[in-house]
Amino acid sequence: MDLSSDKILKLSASIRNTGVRVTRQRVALLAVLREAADHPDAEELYRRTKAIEPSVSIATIYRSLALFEERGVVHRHRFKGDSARYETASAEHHDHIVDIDTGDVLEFNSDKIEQLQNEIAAELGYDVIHHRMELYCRKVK
Amino acid sequence: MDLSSDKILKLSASIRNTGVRVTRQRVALLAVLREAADHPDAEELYRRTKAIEPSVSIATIYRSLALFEERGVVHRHRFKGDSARYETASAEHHDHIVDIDTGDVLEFNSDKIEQLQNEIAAELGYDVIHHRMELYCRKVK
DNA sequence: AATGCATTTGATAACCATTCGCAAAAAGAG
DNA sequence: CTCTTTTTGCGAATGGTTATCAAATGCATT
Repeated sequence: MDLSSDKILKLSASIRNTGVRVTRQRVALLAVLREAADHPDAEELYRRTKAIEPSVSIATIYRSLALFEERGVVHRHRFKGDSARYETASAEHHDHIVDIDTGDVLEFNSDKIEQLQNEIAAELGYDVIHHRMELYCRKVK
Repeated sequence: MDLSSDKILKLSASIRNTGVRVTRQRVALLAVLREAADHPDAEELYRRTKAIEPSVSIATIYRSLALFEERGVVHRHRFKGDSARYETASAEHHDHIVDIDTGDVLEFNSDKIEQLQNEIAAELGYDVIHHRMELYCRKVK
């Protein structure tokens, strides 16, 4: 991955906007997260970040991920069995389809389902603050 | 908890039906699970089981839970942050509402939502094998 | 550019839920 | 009761994640 000074500026601004200091490690990690199309775990993010910022440590990866999650910059998922996996927070909420055989993750969202969730919760006297929905699937043959 | 010989017989039959040996530890754990209205974690199940079968160890709790889960007798859940929590498998599948403030867990199910889930997966070329849905909620004031 | 203080980092130890290894105990078939 | 296999308890090991702490860095202020 190439980090042009232009990209670095944008990433730095994002980080500074969350109210924390801008460090080379955080810039590199955020760059990796923004570029990731999959949902990598901490170890994988460590590997990728190390490729562009060799000084980074696994501890900093975890600390920064926790930080980013607190600030709503990334989302942490705990799919079956595995360790936690991360993705950058996008504007629209979405849920996940996990391919049981390959571990691949697709995203989807359904206003209809969320509508129904709200109705169900309301009937029981609750407001839905957030939810988690994962469909564990297998390719149709 | 009292374990009448009648109850023991029924529990033993359930266990034997899954194709494993009947042991005092497994009977006691299953009794605890059947009686639990909440969704206890392994440590709590250990405590409760120990009360009626003092010889049981935490390792056996974990081993038996894994066994029961394999055989479909219990379900394991991993709600936010916490360690895994367990419940006996009931005939009908259900999903969960987790009270953010108290940790309480309610159950619900919605055929409509499951119908929609199947449609969404099908559109992407997948069959839903199983799913997980949790609504993290707060009581309406 | 140099100063000073708070924040952040790397390295490594600690943590904690869960699993493993193994010798001893118990289950179940004959 | 005996034999074989499974299961158990104990304690050590594991693996993902977090905590500790001195050294390094960010950055606001000169």
